[in-house]
Amino acid sequence: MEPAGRLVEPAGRLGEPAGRLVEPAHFDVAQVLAALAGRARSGVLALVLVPAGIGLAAGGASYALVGEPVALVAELEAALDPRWVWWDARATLTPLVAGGIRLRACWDVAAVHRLLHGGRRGDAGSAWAAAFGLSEPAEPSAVLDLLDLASSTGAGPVGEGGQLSREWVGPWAEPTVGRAAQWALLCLQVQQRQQAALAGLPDGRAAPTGVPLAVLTAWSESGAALLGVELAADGLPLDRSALSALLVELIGPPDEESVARARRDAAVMAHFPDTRFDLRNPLQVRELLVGLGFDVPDTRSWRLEPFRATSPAVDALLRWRKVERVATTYGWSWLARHVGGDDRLRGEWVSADGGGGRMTASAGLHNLPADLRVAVAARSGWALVRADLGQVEPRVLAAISGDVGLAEAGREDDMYSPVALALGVDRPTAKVAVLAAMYGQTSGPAGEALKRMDRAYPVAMAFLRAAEESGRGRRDLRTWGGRRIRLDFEGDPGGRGRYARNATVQGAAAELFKAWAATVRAGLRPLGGQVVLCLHDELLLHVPSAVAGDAAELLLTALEGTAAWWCAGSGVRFVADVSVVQRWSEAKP
DNA sequence: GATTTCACGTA
DNA sequence: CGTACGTGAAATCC
Repeated sequence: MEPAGRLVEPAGRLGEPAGRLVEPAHFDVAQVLAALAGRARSGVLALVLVPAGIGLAAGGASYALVGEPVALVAELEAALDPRWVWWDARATLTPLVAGGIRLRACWDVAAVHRLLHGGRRGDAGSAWAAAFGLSEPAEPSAVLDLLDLASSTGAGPVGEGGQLSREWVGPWAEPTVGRAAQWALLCLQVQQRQQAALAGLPDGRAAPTGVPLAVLTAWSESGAALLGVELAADGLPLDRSALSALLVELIGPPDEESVARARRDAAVMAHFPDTRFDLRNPLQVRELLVGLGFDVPDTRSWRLEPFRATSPAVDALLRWRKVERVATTYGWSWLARHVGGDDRLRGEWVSADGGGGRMTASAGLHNLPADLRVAVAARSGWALVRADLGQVEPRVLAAISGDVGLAEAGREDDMYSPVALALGVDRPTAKVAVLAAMYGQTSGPAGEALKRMDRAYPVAMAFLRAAEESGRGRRDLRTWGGRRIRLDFEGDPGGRGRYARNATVQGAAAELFKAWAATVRAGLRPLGGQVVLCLHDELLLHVPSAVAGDAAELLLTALEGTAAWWCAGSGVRFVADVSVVQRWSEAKP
């Protein structure tokens, strides 16, 4: 074997997109560890996986390691404990998580790219272009097309105009470890530019920790991307027999579904003798209701709700709708598709979606009907530990707007009580007024209370109005943590204004939540537990029963620790309700 | 066959 | 005329 001790420096200096990169020599783990000793320990280390090994980059040098990727990464994690830098968590981390690896920290270039620039795209070409101030390239295609060939120079990864070569990075590219090493170096260049851009953003906190808030946000957004891959792999533990029993009761056994469906339909049709219509056709249902004297514009349940007390037919229809929802969306086929043989419900996770940057999940993980929560259960010898943030959005508003009065209310366990006092209204009215302000409601019963909000909390209200004006005027916003909210889309100004008003608060709340979740994930490792569900303001943990108390404690200390850097000096307190249960349904709603 | 509308579940 | 999301059935548009 050739002595492979020479570190290969890129021909182009870091930060220059058009540099020609030299194919690196191959290294072994010991050589890499020796080279990185002191430099990459708890520092950043870029990683690209290929079937034959891994590519690494740190400090301007790249390394190509041949071997089993899972074993190589595990060894490096143990020795260096780095912050892994990768293009995209799902692509890079999924095989590692499947191999049983749990990494401590990462920098997800795709997640940070969306944080900095907004939009949905997170592909390497888009992140690269944004990092170097180039125009956004066309979307990558699944098959090699003329555009890909045109962008290729045949030589290296950086093509004409400084853009990443589509041919070079595409799925058809030859996945050698040499290429992986070069691609890792490009990834590292993007990471460095992203970090510099984040550090340049305004930081609204009164007492910074030394690391800019936007960089901390990048860490926790990356942590959420990492957690999303683990959530997809681990799944939500279910009690299959409890779920089956519930489904049999509601929609009948799997081999008699059509019988049960006909029976349900007949129960409603009996209220409409001598009438032929399709229960599942809203237009026909509306016609029928109009015929009965209910002049409704549509047949949504909240609109029909007022009539169910006086009309048995409406009542039957609404009850039918509820069961029909379970039958169509959460029935036997849903169970077969999304629940594994290990009784885990699995879906795909997106760590920051939409304008608000909330986490989203498929497979019904985020809209499981409350009736089915009894089937979400810890396995024997384990417990579920549930925590939800109390009044998180008004507290976030108090913190990010800098409204001293509202922040003072945010010191209380129940912040609506002092708000009610300040407004001179009862608590339910105060709650409606605060929510109406954040969501952009302008009319209705909250109208008078909103005027009082203006007098009592002028800074918070001005903050919300400024966000609304930005939305109306199509001026992009940034959340507290630095997430860009794009407001350049079409639509009526009023709608865009409400969207912007809400996105600043909801987006900041999502950032706080993810920072909390990432901290809890880290603290959970020595306890041997897992985060199994993230639900906007709620965390569900699955832990060995013996450490359930420790996990409950962790949820609270992690929240305190997170709030301390997230809104230092604001005086706002964040509170969580924590309970240890066997079934999700046992936790109070 | 792909896209839109209606409806409803969660926060 | 409060916001966000995912999902499915039917209607609608090619």
